[in-house]
Formats: sequence, structure tokens, C-alpha cells
Amino acid sequence: MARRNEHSKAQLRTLAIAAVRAIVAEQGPDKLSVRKVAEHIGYTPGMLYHVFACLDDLILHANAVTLDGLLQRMQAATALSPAEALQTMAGQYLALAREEPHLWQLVFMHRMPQAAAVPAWYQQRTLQLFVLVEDQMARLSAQQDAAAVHLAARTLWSSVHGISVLAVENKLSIAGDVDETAMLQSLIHHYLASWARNSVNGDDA
Amino acid sequence: MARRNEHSKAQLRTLAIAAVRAIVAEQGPDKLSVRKVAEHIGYTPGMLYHVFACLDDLILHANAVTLDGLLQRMQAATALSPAEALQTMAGQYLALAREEPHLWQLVFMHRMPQAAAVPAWYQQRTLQLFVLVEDQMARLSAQQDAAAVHLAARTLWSSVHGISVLAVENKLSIAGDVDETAMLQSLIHHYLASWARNSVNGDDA
DNA sequence: CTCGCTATTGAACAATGTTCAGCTGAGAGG
DNA sequence: CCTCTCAGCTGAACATTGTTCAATAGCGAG
Repeated sequence: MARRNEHSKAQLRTLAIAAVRAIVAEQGPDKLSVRKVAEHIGYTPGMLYHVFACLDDLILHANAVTLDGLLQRMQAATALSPAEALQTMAGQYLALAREEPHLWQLVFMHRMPQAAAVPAWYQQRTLQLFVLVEDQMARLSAQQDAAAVHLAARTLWSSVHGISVLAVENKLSIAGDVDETAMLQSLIHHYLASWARNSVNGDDA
Repeated sequence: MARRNEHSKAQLRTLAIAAVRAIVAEQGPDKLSVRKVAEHIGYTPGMLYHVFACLDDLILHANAVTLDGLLQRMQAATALSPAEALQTMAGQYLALAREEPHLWQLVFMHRMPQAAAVPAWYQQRTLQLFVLVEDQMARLSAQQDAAAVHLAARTLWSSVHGISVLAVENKLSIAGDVDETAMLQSLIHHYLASWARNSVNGDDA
């Protein structure tokens, strides 16, 4: 049995991506394998290499779907006031981590082999995420230059990311339970409170 | 050749741990393998399983060494004023990430298989790290209750962690270079500025 | 109906972690 | 000095991983 032509190349890609997401969501990132994906869609492992460059390529495409969903959820908050928008966006970030921890892990804990470069079409999505935050920061404090907003947005969102990472890994509950939502609120509230007030030289000491 | 008795069990453990650290420091976490460790110390792979439960056990022990070094570096800052101490500690956290990125990755990006529990002797080290931060936060604001300090310390340090993670992965430079040191300073400065002032209910909205 | 082209197979490869029966040599007892 | 025992260590095996590619099977053009 060869040359079945049951699916177009694009359909095969979509099927494979869906299979990855299904397998990871159920069994976790480390239970993912090329053979499982192939079996899941009724093909052999070899086929996948005519449609994706390698497993990492396939994973990246699966992650793009997850990221697009996250971006859409975060975008919905842009109508609110800047501070509320940022709080809501952080909430969505954490919500995804809690609703779909395995898919979240696949996105944010997957490493490229030997630090190989992430393709541009993928980088563009992570960039969008930061831009979304940056826009709200800019709205919050009009008199700041672009560089300051750039720095503050990356500072704040890297922090949100850090809290979410440790939340997913349960590394925080080792000393009594902590409410990650409260942590995010505390972070954003306090950081913005001081930053928006005076940030001309909020750096050394 | 069997039964050589050249090294004691404890020596073998130390040798293996050193080998792991050498291999990872040079070649990165994903190039680590049981066979490489064994070859590095002149033994066969099987031997390692008489001295460690599995590869993850060995990795955890190698990570403990790295963590102890980090803790020592951070402890040296406790003599400073609280705000300066926290800034310096964060600096050490980032410094390690930059000096030994591979070892840092092995510590902070290694996942236990299927989210298996991290042993207590290891958890104790990550806890110490938080306690170090907590102590400084407590010094900073005496009138706060333990729960508030607990929350704020974990919030702040998870954020420091998040910035360091993205720094190691170079996920921040995708939109022009950002100075991670400046980010850490901004984070700590602004968060502490607002938190130390009034933190009775720095939560909702 | 036939033929060619290509999508798909399936078997092979190297490398991974892990297990364990068995060997071999160090050290106790003679 | 010899011997015997016991355990530290070996080495080969297993299952599983990603990846490659010659071979093939069947669709669609002629």
C-alpha cells in the first residue's frame, strides 16, 4: 500500500499537528513520539518526514496553534484600561497553563536541539505577545520613550512568565500553597504603581 | 576485569557527578548520556546503576552542587541593606546563568519524568533559595505579616527566575537587544518601591 | 488498458536509558 | 602461600527513540 492520496499535503500537516496536540494534552510532552503521531493518524513514521523537516519542526507548528489561541485570548483584553488589560492578559497566560498544562509546557519548555535558531515565522508569534504588552504599557505612561516601554514590557512579561513556569511545575507549593493569581496581581499592581509614577531612571540602586 | 575496588562508592558518586558537570558544561544538557559519563570516568554504564538509581537521580545530584554554589554566592549578599541584597542576589542568579549557561539550564530546565516528585533533599535546596529572599523582604518591611512576605518573596523571585530563563534562551533579543541586568534592576526597584510603601491590600484591581 | 510518476511504506540505522547473569579479582581463613 | 567466597564490575542484551531511503503500489494521464 503506497500512493493512497487520501489526504493532501496540507491536510496531512493539519492531521499531524492535531495528533501531536491530542497526544501531548493527554499523555504529556515526554510521551510524544513520531511513531505515536503516525499511528494516531493511520500512517507510518516515514511519511511525516515528507511533510515536516523533523520532529522539532512538527512540534513548533503544534505550538504555533497553541500560541495563536493564547494571543487571541489576550487580545480580547485590549478594550479594557491598561492596568486591567495587563492583569487580564496575565490571567489568560496563567489560565492556559492551568487548563492545558501539557500543551503549555510544550510551548514554553520545549528547547531547540543545541540552541538551534527558532524559525522566523515562529519568532513572530512570540514577538506579537510582547507587542501586546508593550502597547498597554505605552498607553499607561505616555511621557515615556520607546526604549523605556520596551524594557518595562519585557521585564513585566518575563516576570509573568516566570510565575507561570513555577506554577505549572508546582515548585512554589513546596513551602505551603501559594495562589499564583495573587502573585500575578501583586506583581503587576506593584510594578506598574512605581513604574507609571516615575520611571525616568528607575535603574541603578 | 571486575571487582577492581579502585574507588569507594562515595568516590564513584563524586566522580560521576563531576563528569556530568564537565560534559554538560562543555557540550550542553542534551548531549549528556549515561555512556558518556561512564566513559569519562573509565567505567561501564552499568556501574552507574549501582551508585545512582537512574540518570535523573545522577542529574539531580549534579544540580545540587550547582545550587549549593549559587546559594553560597547569594548568601554573601546578606550583609548588605535589604534592597541592595536583593539586587545583588538577582545579579548572582543572572551571573551564573551567563557564566555557566549549560549548568544553569541543567538545574532550571530539567524536568522529572511524568512530573515525578523531586526528592526532599533536593527540594530543601530550592526552599533555601526562597528563604534567603524572604529574609530580606522581611527586613525591608517589618510591619507585614508572614503570609504577605511569603507571597511577595515568591512573586519577586519567580519574576527574577523568569527574566533569567528568557535571558538564557535568548528569547528576549528577538526584538532588539535588551539588557537583562537592567531588567532585573527595574523589576526589583519598582516592585519593592510600591510593595514596601503600602502592601496591606496590593491585590485586587 | 498501459505506463510512469510519486506518495507511502517498512525495514534498517545509530543512539538512548536500563537490566542482569555472570565473571574476576580482592581479601579472609587456613 | 594457597584457596575459597563474595561482591564490584562488566558486557551483552532489550526496548525505545529520531531519522533515512530504496522499494513499491496505486492514481491519473495518455
